[in-house]
Amino acid sequence: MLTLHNTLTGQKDVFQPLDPERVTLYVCGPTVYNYVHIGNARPVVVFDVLYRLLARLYPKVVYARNITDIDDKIINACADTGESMEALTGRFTAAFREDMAALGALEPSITPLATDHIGDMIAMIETLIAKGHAYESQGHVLFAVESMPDYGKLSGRNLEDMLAGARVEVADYKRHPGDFVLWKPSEADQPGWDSPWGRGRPGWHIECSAMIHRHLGDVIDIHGGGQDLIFPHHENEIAQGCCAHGTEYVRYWMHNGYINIDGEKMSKSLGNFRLVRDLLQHYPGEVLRFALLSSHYRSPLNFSVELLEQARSSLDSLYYALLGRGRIVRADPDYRLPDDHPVVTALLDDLNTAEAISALHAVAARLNKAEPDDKPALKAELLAGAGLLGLLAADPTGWFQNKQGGGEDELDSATIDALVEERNQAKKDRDFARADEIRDQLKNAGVQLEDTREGTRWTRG
RNA sequence: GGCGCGGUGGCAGAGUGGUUAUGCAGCGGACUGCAACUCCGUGUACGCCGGUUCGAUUCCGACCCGCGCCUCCA
Repeated sequence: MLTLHNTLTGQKDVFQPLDPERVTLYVCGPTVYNYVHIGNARPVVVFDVLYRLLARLYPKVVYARNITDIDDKIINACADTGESMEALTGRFTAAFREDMAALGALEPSITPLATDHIGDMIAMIETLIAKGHAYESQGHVLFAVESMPDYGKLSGRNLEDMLAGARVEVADYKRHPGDFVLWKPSEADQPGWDSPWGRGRPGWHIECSAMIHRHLGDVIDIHGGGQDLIFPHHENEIAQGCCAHGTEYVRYWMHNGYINIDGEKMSKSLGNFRLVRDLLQHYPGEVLRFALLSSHYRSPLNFSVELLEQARSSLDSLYYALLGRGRIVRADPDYRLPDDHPVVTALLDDLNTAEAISALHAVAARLNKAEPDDKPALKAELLAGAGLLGLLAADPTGWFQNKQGGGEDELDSATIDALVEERNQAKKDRDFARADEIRDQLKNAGVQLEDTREGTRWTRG
C-alpha cells in the first residue's frame, strides 16, 4: 500500500490511481534560460524515485516533465547573450538532459515543450473565456479568480487574505488583484504567436495545464514540484484545469522541500545557488543523487561539502559490499525483491528514502558476513533494492578506480598497476620497507591499496 | 498581519507511548608482515516549561528559537 503526502489534504493519503492500468504523473520541469542548480535537481531525483516505485507497482506509468522554453526570463537571457530563443533554449535543454542523466534520473515518458503547445494553450484559454472564467482586457487575457468559489484550496488561503498581504501593484487591466495572466501581448521585437487576442505569448501557468490535458488527460493522478510552486503556480493550474474541463484536475499534489545553503534557501534570485554542472566537476553524479536522497523529500536539506563527503563515504561502503573480498560474487539473476522488503516498505511510506538507505546498509552488512553460498542472493538483493532508488548502478571496481577528487597528481591506471606489481614482488621478498614505501606513495596520490586473497586491489579516493 | 514547517547524540538523518535506527566520525578488540576493507564491542540524544499517563523524545497546551509562502523562484 502506497501512501503519499498530499498537499491538497495536508496529510498522507493512500494512493489509489484513477486507472490502475495507466497511472499518470506530471512534474514541473525547468525554465531553460540557464544551467540548473542542485535545487532544481531535487524534484527530478525525488520524482524519479517515485517513478521507479510506481513502475514496480503498476503495469503502465506515463510520466511527463515539461520544458518551459518561452518565458520572460528567457527573453531577457537572449537579450544578454544575443542568441536566438531557439539557440538558447536548445542549448540549456540539452545541458539539462545531460545533467539529469548524470544524476541517474530516467528519461520521463514524455518531455513536452511549451512552444510546441501554443495551439493547445489558445484552445484552453478560449474554453475558459467561453465558460466565463476568463476575460480579455487591453490585449491581455486574464483568469477571473472570483469565478472559482474554492480558489486557494491548495495553498490554504482565500482572496481576502491575499489582498491583505498584497505587496505588488495591481495592474489596471485586472478586475480583481488576484487575477492572473493567461495570455499577454508581445512587442514587435519579442517572440509571439498569433491568437484571437492579437500577437502575444502565454502566461506562465497555462502551459502545464494545456500539456497535461494534451498528453495525460483531464484528470491526472499525481502532480509534483517544489514547494515554492504551490502558490501561485499550482494554485493557478488548478483554477485553469478545473474550470476548463470541469474536473478535479489533479488527485495527489506532491511538493518537495527546499535546498538550503548555510540555512538559507537557495534560489536563483538570491544568487547563492550551486549549479549541478559545477558540482559534477568535483563529485560523481551518484554522490549528488545520494545526498539528495539522504533526507526525506519534504524536509529542507542543507547542502554542504560535509553532506557530500558523507554521501560519498556511505556510498563507498555500499560499493565495498558489492565489490566483496576475494572471489568475485555473481548476483543471483533469478532474485526478485519481495513486496515486503524493508526498502520497498520504506518507499511505500511517502518515499522515506532515508529509511530505505538504512535498509540498504542492513543488506550490505548481511552480504559482508554471509557464507559464500548465500552471497549471490544477497548481492542481488542489494542491487535490486538500490535499483529502486536509482543507486549502485555503476560497476564497483570502476566506481573506486574512476572516482574524482583524489590526489593532487593523478596517476594513470598502468602506472598504478606497475607500482602494485613492484610492491607485490617486494612483499614476496619480505622487503616490507619498500612495499610500504610504494603504498604510501600511492596513498599520497589518492590511491588506496587493499590486499585480498585474489590479489591486490586498488581504488581511487 | 494571514497561512504553514521544523528544533533528535560530534555531524547528517529516520522513527517510536515503555525494548538497537542507520551512515560518517571517535574509542577498544579480531583479521593483516604493517595497513586498508570487513567483522565484534562501545560512548554521547530527543529546544524549554507544564499537563495527560504506571511510564513521553513520541500525545496535549504555552513558551523560546529557526525557516518558508503571501503573485521571479524546484
